[in-house]
Amino acid sequence: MGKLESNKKKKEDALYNTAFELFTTKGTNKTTISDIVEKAGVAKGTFYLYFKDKYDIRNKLASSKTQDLFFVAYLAVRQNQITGFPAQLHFMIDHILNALKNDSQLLIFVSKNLSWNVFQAALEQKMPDRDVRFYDKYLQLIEEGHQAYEHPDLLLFSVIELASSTCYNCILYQQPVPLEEYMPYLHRAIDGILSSYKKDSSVCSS
Amino acid sequence: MGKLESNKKKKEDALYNTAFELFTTKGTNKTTISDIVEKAGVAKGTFYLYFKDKYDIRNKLASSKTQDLFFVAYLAVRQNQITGFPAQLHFMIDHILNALKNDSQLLIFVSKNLSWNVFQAALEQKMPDRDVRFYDKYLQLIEEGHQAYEHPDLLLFSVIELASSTCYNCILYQQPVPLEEYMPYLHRAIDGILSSYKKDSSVCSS
Amino acid sequence: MGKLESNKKKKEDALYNTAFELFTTKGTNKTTISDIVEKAGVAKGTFYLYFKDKYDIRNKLASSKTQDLFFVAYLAVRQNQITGFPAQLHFMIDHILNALKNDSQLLIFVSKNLSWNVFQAALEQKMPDRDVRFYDKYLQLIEEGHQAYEHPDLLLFSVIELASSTCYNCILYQQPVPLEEYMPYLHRAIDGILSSYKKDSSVCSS
Amino acid sequence: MGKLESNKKKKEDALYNTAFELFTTKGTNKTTISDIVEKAGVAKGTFYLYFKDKYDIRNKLASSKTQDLFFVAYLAVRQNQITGFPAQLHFMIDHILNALKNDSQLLIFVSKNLSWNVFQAALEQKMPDRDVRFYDKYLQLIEEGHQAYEHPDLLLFSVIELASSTCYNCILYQQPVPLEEYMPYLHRAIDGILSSYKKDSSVCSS
DNA sequence: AATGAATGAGGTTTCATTCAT
DNA sequence: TATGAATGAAACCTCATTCAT
Repeated sequence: MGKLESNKKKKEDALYNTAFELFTTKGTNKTTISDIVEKAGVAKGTFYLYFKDKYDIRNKLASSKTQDLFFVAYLAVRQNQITGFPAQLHFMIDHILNALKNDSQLLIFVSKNLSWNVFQAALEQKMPDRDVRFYDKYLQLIEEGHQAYEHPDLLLFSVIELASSTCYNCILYQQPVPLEEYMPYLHRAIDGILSSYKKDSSVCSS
Repeated sequence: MGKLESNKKKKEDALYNTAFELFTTKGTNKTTISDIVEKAGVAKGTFYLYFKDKYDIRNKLASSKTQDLFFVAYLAVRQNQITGFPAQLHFMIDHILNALKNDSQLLIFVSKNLSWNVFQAALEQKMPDRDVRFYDKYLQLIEEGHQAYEHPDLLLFSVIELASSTCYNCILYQQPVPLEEYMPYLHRAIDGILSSYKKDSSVCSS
Repeated sequence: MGKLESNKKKKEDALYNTAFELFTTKGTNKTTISDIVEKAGVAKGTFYLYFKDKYDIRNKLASSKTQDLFFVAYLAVRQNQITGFPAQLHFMIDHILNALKNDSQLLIFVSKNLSWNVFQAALEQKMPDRDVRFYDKYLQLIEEGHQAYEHPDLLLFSVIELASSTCYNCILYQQPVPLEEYMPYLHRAIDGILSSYKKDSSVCSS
Repeated sequence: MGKLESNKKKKEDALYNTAFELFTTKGTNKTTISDIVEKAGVAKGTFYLYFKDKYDIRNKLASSKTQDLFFVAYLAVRQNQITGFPAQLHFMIDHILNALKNDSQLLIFVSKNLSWNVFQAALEQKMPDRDVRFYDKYLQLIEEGHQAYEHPDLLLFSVIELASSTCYNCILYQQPVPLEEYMPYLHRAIDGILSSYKKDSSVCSS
């Protein structure tokens, strides 16, 4: 990578990092583009070389932060050699929720900005610097198991959405209960969803 | 009520109604005070006679819309002569979700703006025009039953939050499943929460 | 007129006058809205209470300045008791060209901005503060004469356009000849146009 | 011409062509240098190797387009073996107006940008690729005739300016009349101008 | 209580120009 | 020559808020 190119990357990264910090600190509404560029140490025009407007960088950040959460969870599954798709899914959920529990700014940012569109983009785009799509890895996990599922995309979304929306209050406000107390109920619900997405394999019951 | 006083009320109501319509239509962010007063047909200065700023009317609206939902649900319980607190609670949840299902603008508005603070205010303030507090009615329902509960406030919040957050996607995106399919799971979860808030009455287990 | 209303009018007028001065001095392109409001001594926002953007005030000015030229010429016809439509038209042309000759800034401004659309608007709108339409007065002049003309609107436009476009260089650059030398040729051309618009009145001559 | 040199020429030409297209399509004001270089497929910096700014290329284009019009008209005079200076001049005018009639974008561009300065430059500079000056050819035509004229430069300008300014509306708006109807009047006016520039050769009247 | 013209800080966005590569 | 990322001044425009009426 040439000097010029790496310098370019550095500017873009500075914008990403600064924007994320300000969005989580002051909120997206109260963060101005002037704030971002000033703190990032680049000129105002530079912002517009990389992003259309504030919401563009916001969406890209939400998407990338979501990707990160998922990919790191996936790597943990592999590193801990968890086997069997349901167990792997439960493990990833725990992993993600744990990460969010320890970073409530991230939780707020991701929750408030995770619309269905952004979420889909996050799963189906190639991860920057990694050349892998989380979604491919996820399908691979299912294939490695013995059980087939319908609509693996919807299955995944349902589980994640259920988990994140119910845990938002548990983590931030300890309401209705602290996260720890809620977890067992969550995992039971996840099992329920998993069953409902199972493909009728030959013989047996649902 | 004098003519002048009713005229005053009319202005305030016009502001409330118009603001709600614009907030749900264009979003709170993109709605300006100019938009509101213009559409409401009052002068700009008038807005500031009733509200501090945009977020003031937003919060008051969220609170009042939430109150309405709850109070109407409560009235329905009485009209249908439902007996027994758990049954009454389930009935109210169904009633509220049904209302939200048929008014997704309201769902979005209430969900995006229902912070814990606003929620509390909604329950503990006197309802305009009615001179009743929903929360008193709610406590009364519990007392009429035979079972005592700890933290009736948290119990209520937990149930509502669980319901609204999980149903947000069901209603708006039919994800992970349409509302109808999700309802049985929801009601089972509510039963679980109810149990966990039961006060140790004499005999039984925790 | 109330104090408030007259004050309002004063601001708008200040904007008009300042804008005209800057447009004619620096050119429309190089005049910014900041320039205008600063020189006019009003706040930036005030500009947008009265005008959409720079081109809005430019068009309104071009239109109003054109109206003025025409109306003053018309008044001169009446004051000098000129009779007969052709003579009246020639007189007005002379009057207008004379005015432009002595105010080349106005000549430049009007010429560069007098598009067909703006021109039409100028003639058919009521004059501010006067409650008269120049165009009505013009039609009245024709009716008072004995000769009918087809398309009096086009007739008027043709004459004016011919005069202003050919005289632009005469006045500004003395090219191809100074205005004085050109005037006889111009009046001859105007007579030609007049003939070509005459309505065939029963019998007679061309 | 070397490959490198021809490549250089290609860039400059691309800039010229693109700029002309954009100027006539969107107007000079709304065309940015970014627009030009992007559409021309060259880098931004490259623009500044050839032109000082937007108005530089605008003027050069106006000049060169004017040159083209005149030179092509001159060639047509030669090809059609028109003899006698007045006839040659009328022929060239017709030729130019005809060209403009069929390319109203060009008409607008040339009219709006043909200031006296640019015009002079157009006539007195060597034509690119041709190594001839139109103005020399024009003087040659006069010399070949029997009649001498004062200020042949002003004569030429006067005729052209008269023609282009009066015909602008005829062509673009068919106002006051379509070009065809106006042409006879124009040619009579040109004859008048010609007379007024004649040098007193011995005997006759002015 | 009601008005709405005026404000002007503060945001967004553009774009001509430079300069290291 | 050619590039195009970076710049930042300078334009545009919005809108919450005030205040004289």
